[in-house]
Amino acid sequence: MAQAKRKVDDVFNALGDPTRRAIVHRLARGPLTVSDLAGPLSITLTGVRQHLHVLEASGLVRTEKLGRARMCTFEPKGLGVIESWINVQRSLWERGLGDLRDLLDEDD
Amino acid sequence: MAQAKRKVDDVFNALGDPTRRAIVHRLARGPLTVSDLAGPLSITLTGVRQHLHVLEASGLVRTEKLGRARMCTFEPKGLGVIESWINVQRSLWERGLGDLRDLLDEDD
DNA sequence: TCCATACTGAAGCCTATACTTCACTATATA
DNA sequence: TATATAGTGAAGTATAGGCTTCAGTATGGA
Repeated sequence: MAQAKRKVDDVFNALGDPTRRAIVHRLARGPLTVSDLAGPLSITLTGVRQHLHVLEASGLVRTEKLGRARMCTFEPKGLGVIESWINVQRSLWERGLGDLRDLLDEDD
Repeated sequence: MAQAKRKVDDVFNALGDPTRRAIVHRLARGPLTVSDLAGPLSITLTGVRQHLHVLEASGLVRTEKLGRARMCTFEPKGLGVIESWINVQRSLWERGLGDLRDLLDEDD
């Protein structure tokens, strides 16, 4: 549970940054190296690497070293974490609406 | 389109902060005033108000002044923005897997 | 009318973090 | 082997933003 909460923190934190969202968006089209990612972003390799650390920790991206390059792969499962958070908030809200309906019914 | 992108930025930015996620979570159970929200968070009213500004701008929360109190209401529609972002990334990824499958088929 | 409550706005503080530079290692290629 | 390519790690900078204080305004209740 506390474990799950930390995951939610990590994923929202990871996607809270626009550069990291751009990285995820590009990786969703297919795996890329660190240099591939750095090009259009106009930030240094080191900068990209730092973002990748955050994305890896969140489970949204997996990377592996291939020769002298590092290949970065999108991990769609990682998105499930925030999807379920969303569903929790929604169902809490719906339940509230249900309670309200009950209350109105009592007035009949 | 650029409009939509700004919305995505706003919502992810809003939910990127753990305190704001806690606020949304409490509001999902039902509307609360600024003071109600401040209590358990152990931050000042001013602090809460600042978070509320961000949440209002993102469309996740609506507020209205009732007498001397400000009532804050969760706006579940706001979550749709990131839900569709998620779906875009997923379908891009699926399409990539499809292309890969086509490539393997050619080998037959 | 007087006092407490609920909030607001401006201003400043202070930490987290996005980003850089630089010196370095490891791998590929001519 | 020599050179270029790809990435790494440590360290520093600089800005954004989360939070506070404080001095207000507006509303509600005794």
